[in-house]
Amino acid sequence: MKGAPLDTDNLPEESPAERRRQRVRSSILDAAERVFSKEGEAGLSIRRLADEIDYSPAAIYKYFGSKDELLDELKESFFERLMSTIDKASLTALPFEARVRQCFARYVETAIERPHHYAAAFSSVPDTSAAHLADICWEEFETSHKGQAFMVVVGLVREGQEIGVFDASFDPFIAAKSLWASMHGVALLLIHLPGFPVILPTPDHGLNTAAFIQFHAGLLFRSLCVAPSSPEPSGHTL
Amino acid sequence: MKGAPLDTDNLPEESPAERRRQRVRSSILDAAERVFSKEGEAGLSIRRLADEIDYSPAAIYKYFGSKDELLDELKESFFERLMSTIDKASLTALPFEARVRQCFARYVETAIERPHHYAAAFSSVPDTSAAHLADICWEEFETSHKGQAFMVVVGLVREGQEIGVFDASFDPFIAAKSLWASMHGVALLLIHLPGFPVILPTPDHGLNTAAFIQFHAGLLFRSLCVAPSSPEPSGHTL
DNA sequence: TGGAATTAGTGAACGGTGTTCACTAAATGA
DNA sequence: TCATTTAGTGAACACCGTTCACTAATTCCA
Repeated sequence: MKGAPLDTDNLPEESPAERRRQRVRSSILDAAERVFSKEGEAGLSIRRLADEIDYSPAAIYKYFGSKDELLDELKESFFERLMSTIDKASLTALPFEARVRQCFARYVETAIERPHHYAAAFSSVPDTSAAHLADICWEEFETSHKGQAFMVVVGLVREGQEIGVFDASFDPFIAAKSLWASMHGVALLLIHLPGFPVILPTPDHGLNTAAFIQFHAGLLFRSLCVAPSSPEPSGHTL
Repeated sequence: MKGAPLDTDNLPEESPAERRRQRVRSSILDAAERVFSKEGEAGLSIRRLADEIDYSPAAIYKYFGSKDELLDELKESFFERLMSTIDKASLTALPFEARVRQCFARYVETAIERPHHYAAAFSSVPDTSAAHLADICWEEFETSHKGQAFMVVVGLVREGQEIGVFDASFDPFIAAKSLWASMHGVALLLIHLPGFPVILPTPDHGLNTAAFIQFHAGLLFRSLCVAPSSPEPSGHTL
């Protein structure tokens, strides 16, 4: 299929036709990104997308097999950004604890920056019927962006154990899963319950979002330490 | 409106007509619950519901203002169960740490028992445009089931501080929010990523779901302690 | 350059969705 | 018994994702 010049594998200038095709494709994705960022899946319809780029609805199906396929691409590119964010944060020259906090904060901040993307990426509920324990293999997960981000966390746990601040008896993979779950929970609660860090009986109990993220990061860090460094994981009196 | 006998406020035997009405209403809710539990929002359509109870689609609108209203009722009654679950767990006669673990485990277990309900209850993404910091007040939250469950957690933190096992310098409300976020994250990751506790590079690193929940609960408990009781928060070597 | 073959793009349709509304028929209240 | 309220309906509206025969433009090759 398409036995064109098979040497140029992914060059930007393939052919005028191909470039035009990519331009239209991008314009679809751009429009989709624009709408989805603002209104989420509810506001994103093929017809509206077609309207926005002045094509007929059917045209979109020459570029994407289905709406889901298009959406997957949006989510995927978001997760790539999320991954690189946490990856970069883990490579800074900061001292260990600050680096961990940075990773945590960047992850959550990036997630709530595009709430629809993050929420949609964890929205499908697989049916619990069949025995699908085996159908998710490690290789598959490891190569995904989620998997890469997860490995960054594993690396941080290992590093903490090597320098003696984290308890060495934790399995770094299992500990990383706990950390990830915690980050995930904070991100989603911030997304779905606006004012979650603020909502408290007396106003002075409230924290702003950034402060709450830091508080939670401190708690998480503390939970892995051999002995809690300082009893106050920052900012819990403001 | 409806100036009927205004003394009998909520008695089960109101009138034959009223009872018939409630029966039909329940049959709608039952069918909805049945379908929703199995297939979630995707499988639940007004027309299918009408089909299932042998009425016309329009009939349902004599009982519920909209599909969302119907769905809200499903979610609400689920959250009532979830609330009572955690409430009961917090009132057992177990020693403190076991009680905390029990609350945590029951919450997550109940959540993943009905994954569609739990996930749907946290699915709306409010638009981040306006300044709606003030539109969520504490009273409103406190009287909701979420709020009640939250207060149980606050109570546990306070108890831990009073008996001296939790660091007293934590604000119990903020700490409870962190705990809640963590529980939430574990529940949702278990829902959306089947095999999440298992997925690891070598098979012997994996935990089953219950074991992972316990591990995470241990970590959380540890994070609030004045000093980590024991370096192994249970089951992390399996 | 001319003709064949591929491709981009379209309009109309299909089956689905939530919701409304004028309408009938039955139950209720006086 | 008769007026009034109510339960329930069928048809329609405006959307949705998707398909398909079709045209028009482009590309390829002789």
